[in-house]
Amino acid sequence: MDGRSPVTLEEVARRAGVSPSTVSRILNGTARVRESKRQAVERAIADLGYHPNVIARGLARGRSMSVGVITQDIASPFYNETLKGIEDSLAGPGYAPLFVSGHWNEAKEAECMALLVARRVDGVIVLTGMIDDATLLGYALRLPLVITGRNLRGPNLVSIQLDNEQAAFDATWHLIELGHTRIAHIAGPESNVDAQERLAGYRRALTEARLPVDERLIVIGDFHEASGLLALNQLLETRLHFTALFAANDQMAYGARLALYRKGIRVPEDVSLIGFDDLPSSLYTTPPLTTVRQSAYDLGKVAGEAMLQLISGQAVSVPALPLRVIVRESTMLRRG
Amino acid sequence: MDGRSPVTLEEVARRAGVSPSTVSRILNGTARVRESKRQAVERAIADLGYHPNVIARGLARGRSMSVGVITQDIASPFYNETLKGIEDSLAGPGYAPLFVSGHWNEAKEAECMALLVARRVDGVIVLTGMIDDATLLGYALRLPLVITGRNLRGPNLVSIQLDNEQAAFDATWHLIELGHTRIAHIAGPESNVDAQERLAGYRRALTEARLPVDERLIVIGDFHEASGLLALNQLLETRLHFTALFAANDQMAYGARLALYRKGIRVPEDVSLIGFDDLPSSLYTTPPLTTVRQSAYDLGKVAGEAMLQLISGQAVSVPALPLRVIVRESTMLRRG
DNA sequence: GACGCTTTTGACAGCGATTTCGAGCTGATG
DNA sequence: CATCAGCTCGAAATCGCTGTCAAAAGCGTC
Repeated sequence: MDGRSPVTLEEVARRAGVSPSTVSRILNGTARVRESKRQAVERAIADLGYHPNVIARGLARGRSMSVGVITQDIASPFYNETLKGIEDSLAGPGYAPLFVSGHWNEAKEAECMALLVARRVDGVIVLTGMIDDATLLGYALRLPLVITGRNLRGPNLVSIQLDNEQAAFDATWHLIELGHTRIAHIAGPESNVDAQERLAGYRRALTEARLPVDERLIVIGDFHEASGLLALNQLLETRLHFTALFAANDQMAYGARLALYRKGIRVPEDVSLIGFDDLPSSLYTTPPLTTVRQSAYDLGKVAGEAMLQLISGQAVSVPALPLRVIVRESTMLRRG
Repeated sequence: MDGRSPVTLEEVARRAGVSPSTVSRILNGTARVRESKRQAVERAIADLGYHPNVIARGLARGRSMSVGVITQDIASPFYNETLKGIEDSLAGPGYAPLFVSGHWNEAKEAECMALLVARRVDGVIVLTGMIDDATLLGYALRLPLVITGRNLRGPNLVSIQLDNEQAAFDATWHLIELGHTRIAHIAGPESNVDAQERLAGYRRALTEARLPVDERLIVIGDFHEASGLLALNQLLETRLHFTALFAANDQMAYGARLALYRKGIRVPEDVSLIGFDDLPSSLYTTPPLTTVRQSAYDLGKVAGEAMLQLISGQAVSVPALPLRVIVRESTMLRRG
């Protein structure tokens, strides 16, 4: 069944007694073929255990049937869900994703892009990259681009964005509704658009509730756990009073939660904690984390589908991605 | 700088006033070339912003410069570290990984394999697959294979394994040294080799310490958080006494930890908890989890390197992967 | 049975590289 | 000055498949 060296289309043709073109036509459904020949070819394919060479096909057609995905950290719990979504949506039509990580580094990201271009991917999905908009628009001239977390419009380019600002507003509002008035915020890197929007939402919620925004209660992290821990310690050192904390992502919330644990500050009794992302593991922290669900998986799925539409030249329609607060056990009514 | 349509080798040749062959030779360092021409070509490459077409090269050389990676779940926190390791080790020599997930499903895995073969990957790395050994050996006849978590030897195949049994022994022993005598175990699926070995190590430690092995203290999970939670509840229902718990992986330990939290059982004061894997987030659970570090990243790196050696026909040398207990705060001396 | 149309089919030219083969140069040797 | 070995470098075949084009085959009609 499994031949030693790869079977080629030509061998199939010979065995079926037809020309290579005919085999190709049958494989791709490009044209009508007499039923008898179709069967002969199909039998030959089965007998020989033939699998078309995707490389050769890619070369001939000028399409590689693969799309590049630039992620910041292939090992990040958030992006992995997204990658899975991308993989699933692409698999159907026979496309395969090529994942590369940019490591939050603009130069590295450019390298990745070059790598993908060299591999002649049919499109690139960029998950919140650091590349500047202009460069990105330049790339879009040459291949379809789908990008998340950025507000860009252009031909051959679709950007998928979530309403981070509103979601952050909702998260903060949830705390306010619970009676909290002194709410701290651990923000993401200032250069990050998502982080900016979340911070803005936090601010707006306080303002709309006529609560003062105390800048000293805003600490900046880098979206990793360690920075959440650090941020919380910084916050504690100021000796400012606060009864609730909104972290710009779950990973930083984890870090903050550990810092609180270390100090003997209870969650949620002493401090209510809310995160952002709803990572799978947030369901299993102690206590389970209240957070904003942004379905990373759906994000990937939508990105993949948009890419397919872009490639096939269809009009792209990006469905709205719901974003909502998932109340679990790390937040509670303010005491006293 | 960025031409509209891709620059080809031929255009470079024309611009540099040499033949395509020469350009190719310079690109690959295949043969000596007069210095003056080399410079002319290099300038032409720079001027045109030429990037070799990896697809075409793959066709011509019969190598695709990519290696397939079959993982069970692209979104699993453990495997992602591994994927990163693989990516890093492959990147140097210009290879790119192609990730596909088998979803713990043998049929799906076979499909993935077919996909990879069709894409003419130069080798496949299988991260603890479900495919049976015989099939695997069959594949190894056609392309280099690196597989983890299995004990197979063969030409064109290297299997990388960790001493799970010993590590599980060490983990259990750590608990015994702390004075625990009633130690429960949440095992992984019975069909999984890693799970079997860890269970064996647990048994051996108890036996060597002359402690009875109480089968009722062994509950089986599926390596996911939810099953850890379930397992612990089952354990609690038996009303059997235990002061320590060894979970076959960190994810199940997280689930168990939550179940304990729900029942008001403190970790580590009432029950010491130890996991296995040392996922990045284990550093941030409350309390930080004592666990067995198996560097998923290194595993990937080693797998990638072994693959490169296999491809280039070198003798493969697989360095030993250290596995050791990382003591953090979820285990403590047995009280009273 | 010839004629005009439509459907099938095969030959062949690419796609963008690599690689083999041998021609042209160079310099050294007799 | 002729001869030969050693370098460089170009022409052309090749990798496996697609897609165009025109020939061949099939079919209905008169």
